[in-house]
Amino acid sequence: MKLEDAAETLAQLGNPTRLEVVRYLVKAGPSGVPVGSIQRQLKIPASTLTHHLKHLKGVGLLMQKREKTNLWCSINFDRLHEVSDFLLEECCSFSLRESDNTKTECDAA
Amino acid sequence: MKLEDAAETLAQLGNPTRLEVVRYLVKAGPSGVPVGSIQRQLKIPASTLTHHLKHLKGVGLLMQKREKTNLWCSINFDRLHEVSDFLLEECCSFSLRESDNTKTECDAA
DNA sequence: CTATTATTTCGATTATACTAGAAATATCTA
DNA sequence: TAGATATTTCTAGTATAATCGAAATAATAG
Repeated sequence: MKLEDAAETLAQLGNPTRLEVVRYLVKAGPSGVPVGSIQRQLKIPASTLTHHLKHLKGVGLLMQKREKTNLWCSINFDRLHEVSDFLLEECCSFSLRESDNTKTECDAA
Repeated sequence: MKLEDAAETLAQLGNPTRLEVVRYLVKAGPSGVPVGSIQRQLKIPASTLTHHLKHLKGVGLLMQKREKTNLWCSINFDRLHEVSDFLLEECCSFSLRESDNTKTECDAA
């Protein structure tokens, strides 16, 4: 996962309203829930919710599927794992080295 | 971890410049690196870097320790794990239920 | 087709974030 | 103390994000 994509995804997760939606969808599981359910349960104005869903969809965290009048929303668990993994990637490989090192900075890595 | 804290932390991670710093610090490992090294290596203006470091410190992702003229920065790995865990929490417990359920929404969970 | 419910677009307001230069401060060395 | 290096504060311009009501559109049922 590219840094820019990870940052963008994290930024979207970084909004309290959106994170609440994400948590709700995670709890809902793979089958998902309709937009209207999210709206009523979390008491988010419809337009605000649509706005946020668009963002989540934009970074691939949200999947949608229409069934009759309802639009079912579910979390893309793979995507969620990807971004979570990015954060801890290379946690255990400390191989940092500077080219412009001066005496005091060299023992960083 | 409270949702608001997680959101705030994710928001801080959601900036490309900050995420780059975080990645750099993760690679640097527990011993960390001085502010100036980050600045030169990632080519971030000093004032901008200070600004971002303050944010990272504000959400507990960054630890700092002075040694002579250098201020050494290191990642708080525990905090990073906490936020990463938050994202996947309850991934496997699908127990969602609505009080205002109508006929079509009930089979969500 | 009409009514009903579900969801989205539009538009405007308000708030917050990003950026970085210049000046100030802090910490050390000689 | 003077000089050098490291880091921060101040400040301000610019950009992007959050919010939500009202109106518009979509999808279905009767």
